[in-house]
This record gives sequence, C-alpha cells and structure tokens, in this order.
Amino acid sequence: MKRIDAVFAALGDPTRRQILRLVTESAPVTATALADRLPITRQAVVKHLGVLQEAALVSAERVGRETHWTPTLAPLAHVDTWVDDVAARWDARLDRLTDVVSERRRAPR
Amino acid sequence: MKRIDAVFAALGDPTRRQILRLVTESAPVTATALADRLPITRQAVVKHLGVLQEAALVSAERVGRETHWTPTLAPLAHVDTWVDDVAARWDARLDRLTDVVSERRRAPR
DNA sequence: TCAATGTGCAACCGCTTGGTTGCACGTTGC
DNA sequence: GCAACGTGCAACCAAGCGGTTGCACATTGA
Repeated sequence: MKRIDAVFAALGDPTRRQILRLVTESAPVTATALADRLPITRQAVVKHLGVLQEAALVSAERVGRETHWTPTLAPLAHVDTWVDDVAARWDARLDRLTDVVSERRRAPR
Repeated sequence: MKRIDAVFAALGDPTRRQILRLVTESAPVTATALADRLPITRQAVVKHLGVLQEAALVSAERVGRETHWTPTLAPLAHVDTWVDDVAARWDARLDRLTDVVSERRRAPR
C-alpha cells in the first residue's frame, strides 16, 4: 500500500483522528492512558495506534513496562499536497473554460 | 454524521479519490463514462459518487437520460483546517517544551 | 414505433474493520 | 518474593463496505 493511501485510510476513522489529537496533546502517552479518556477498550486503542503507526503518523518507544507513543506528523504533508493538487487541477479547468468563453466573445460564430 | 467525518471517510478510499480526480478533470461527466476508465462496474462508481455526494464533494444534475457529475471541492478546506489544527497543537507543545528547557538552563537545579 | 442507451433500485456476497474478551508474559515496587 | 501493573497476542463477533448481477424504467434517435 502506498504511503498516501495509508495516511488517508488512517485518517478516515473519526476515533483514529481523535486519538491522533490526544497523542499530540499529551505525548509521550501510553495506550492505557489514552483508553482512560476514550469510550473504548485499551485493545481497540492499540489497534488504532497500529494503523496510525503504519501510516507513520505516530511512533512507539518501549520504556520499561510502558510503551510511549509520540506523533510524527510529517505524513500529513501528503494530505495537503493531494488536496492542493486536486484543487489546482479544477482551477486550471475553470481557467480553460474562461479562456474558451472569452475567446468566443472575441470571435463570435 | 458531521461534515468533516463524511469528508475524511469519503477520501479514505483510494478508488474514491481517483474518481474525484477524474470528475475534476472531465466534468461534467457521467457515471458510465467514469466506469469506462475504471476497472469496476458502473454500479460501483455510482455508489462511490453517492458517498462523495454525501460529503458534498460532488453534485449531480440530471440532463435528459444522463446524470452529469461535477466536483464541489469546498469541503476540502475542512481537511486543510483539521490538518493545520493538529499540526499547530503539536508545534505549540514543542514550543512549550523548548520554554521549559531554556528555563532550566537559565535556572539549573 | 421500437430498439438502443443511460440510469436507478434491490438483492446478494466475501472480506475487512472496529470492537470485545481472555490470557500469558515482562516490569515494577513494596 | 510476589502482587500489581502495563503490555502483547489471539480468537471471536457483528456490522459495514466495496463490489457484482439482475432487472425495470425513462429517454433518445433512426
């Protein structure tokens, strides 16, 4: 799976977005601590963190018996890039349409 | 479902992102025409368009026996906003960490 | 008029996904 | 030493999702 696919898929779930937010707000944080602030099990949180990790949006570090999670938000740039790209294509098409219209105005059939 | 949830969920599927791209490139376009350029059925395309429409990323207009699809990319701004927000929170936390460090340097224990 | 075309609706299917529970294992601290 | 704690792994489950097929209906054009 391509990197950008993983990122968009990871952000596709609202719970996962909330977890990413919580991690950025209280990093380094543990899965158990996150579960305390969420209406789901620690195991569910761990699964979500796994998905986020595959998208390289968080990273884990084992410290003693705890696992500390930290955000690594660089991949979010891919999202911005993709959005900008689509928007740019659409803008370009609108410009071309405008050109056609003004061309017709200058040289009407 | 909140607007932003619908948008992220819609963009979560790679086929759907591709469809949105194709729509922006050749709007107004028909579901059948899109299916010709994709390895999936027209019905699958229609379903994807339905999801995109619920996220207000495309709009449909019936013209005779055809349905013309056009992109309405405004909701993409929500994505940018969310990304910027999370990134900003993280930046703020890093700044605060930096403050703590320099404070400790100024007045070491 | 009538065949061709584009569409919408509904049923169906396999697989993924978000979530849970149960349990075994390493770590910590009294 | 041993109980408490945090974690990881595995099995399981219902629901949703991406996709297909079949069919009926409206529109078009020769």
